[in-house]
Amino acid sequence: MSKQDPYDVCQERMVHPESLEQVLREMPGYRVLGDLADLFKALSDRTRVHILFALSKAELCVCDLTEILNMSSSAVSHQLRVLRASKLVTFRREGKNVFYRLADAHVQKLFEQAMEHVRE
Amino acid sequence: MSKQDPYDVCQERMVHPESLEQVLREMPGYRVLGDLADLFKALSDRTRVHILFALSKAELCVCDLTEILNMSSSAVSHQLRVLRASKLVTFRREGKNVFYRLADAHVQKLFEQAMEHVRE
DNA sequence: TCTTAATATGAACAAGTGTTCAAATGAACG
DNA sequence: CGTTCATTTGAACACTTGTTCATATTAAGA
Repeated sequence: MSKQDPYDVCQERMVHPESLEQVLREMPGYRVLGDLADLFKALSDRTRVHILFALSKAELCVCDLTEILNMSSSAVSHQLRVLRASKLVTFRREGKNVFYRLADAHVQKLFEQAMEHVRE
Repeated sequence: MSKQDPYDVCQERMVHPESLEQVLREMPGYRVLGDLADLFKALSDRTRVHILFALSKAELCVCDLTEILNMSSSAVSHQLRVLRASKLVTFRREGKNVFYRLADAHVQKLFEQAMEHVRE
């Protein structure tokens, strides 16, 4: 009988048809899933994680970050660009310096959850 | 005088020396930062976000996922491998089927925080 | 044991990413 | 203005990543 069913690509799916419907009904759209992946992608590099951790402690200029990270200002700037694009950081100019800080508190909570997962 | 200072690569750093020290003192180690980045990297793909969202609603076998995602079982399996490696999902075998589910509740909370950031 | 279904794995390739180097802004100051 | 310093940007390159295709596994039935 499962042979006649239009959903018979996989036998096992027949075991939870109601589950599948619920999953599909409550699934965010393609766009939202992509936005989420892009957010995580911005967080998926050690250098950027390092930068965000530093900024979670204090507002810092690029040259402060170059010393903390021990990297070229060019490399740091490229990564800050990524973080800016994901709205994870904001900045203000003060003379020749540009000071960066976390955009909002969500980022910090995100890190706390991630930390809890890493510890185990 | 800042010219004689050993920390004079950047003038501005002198403005918050105490901040810098605090940042460096409270910074997690290289290993932890890498682990965090790796965790986010596992979440940084739309297909994997899609899978995790589905699994957050119900325990599902690979063939269920192939239909939800409309992808080949090979592609799905490759991504599940990544999620397994990051301990984001666990699985149990039942006959010919392998059922996957979220490894713990942290993942769900992580997504909630991420969702809040995406909405703005 | 032979077949079939579900899942996993390996190789290969295109597409994407992070760093470096060189060059370009932008702002202060003589 | 011209110089200097902090930061940004663009091009180039090595390296990584996600998919596809073909080939294993693994389990259930005949």
